[in-house]
Amino acid sequence: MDGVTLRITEVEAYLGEIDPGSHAFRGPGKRNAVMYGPPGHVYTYFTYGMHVCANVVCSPDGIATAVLLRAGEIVEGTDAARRRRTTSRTDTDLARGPARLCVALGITLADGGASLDGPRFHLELPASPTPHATGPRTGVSGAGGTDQYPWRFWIPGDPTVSPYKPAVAKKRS
DNA sequence: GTCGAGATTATCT
DNA sequence: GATAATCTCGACC
Repeated sequence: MDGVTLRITEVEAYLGEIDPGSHAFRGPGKRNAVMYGPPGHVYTYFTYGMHVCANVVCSPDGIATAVLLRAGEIVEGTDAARRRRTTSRTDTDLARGPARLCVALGITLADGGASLDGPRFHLELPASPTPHATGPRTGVSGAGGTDQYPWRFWIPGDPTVSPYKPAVAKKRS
């Protein structure tokens, strides 16, 4: 991915079939097939007609759980990231938000199913546990999705963590 | 600085 | 045909 290195600062958990906010809640489909696959792979999906989001599959084959990468900080390769994210003025804006994160890293639907241990992606875990906070999920419009489960994890005080409101009133024209 | 509404398409019912 | 795990832009304070 053009040598871009990202430090993940915010994630969100999705527990597949028991999670009303998950794409896998209603069962396997073409879109979420990767989530049912082996762990350590990238699950990408297209949403709102214009945005791509990335998850990391973390359950064994046959179980659909994943972690949505919500925000991160570009620590290397800001050049390439900024080129892709022309609307961002600051470095902290480059990966502040799920869709932005994907654009900054150059992740597209074509990357769905890719391994995190392959040539395209490489996941590195910190040597020691990272201090983090937990809270309700944001932006999920599924039934009771926002305040039912504290499945959002982020690094307190980090400038790249999503500042968005807990729930947006969904409307359509 | 905060607040509100529109954009746009893959996937599912 | 309806929905969606969001972002950006414009208006206002």
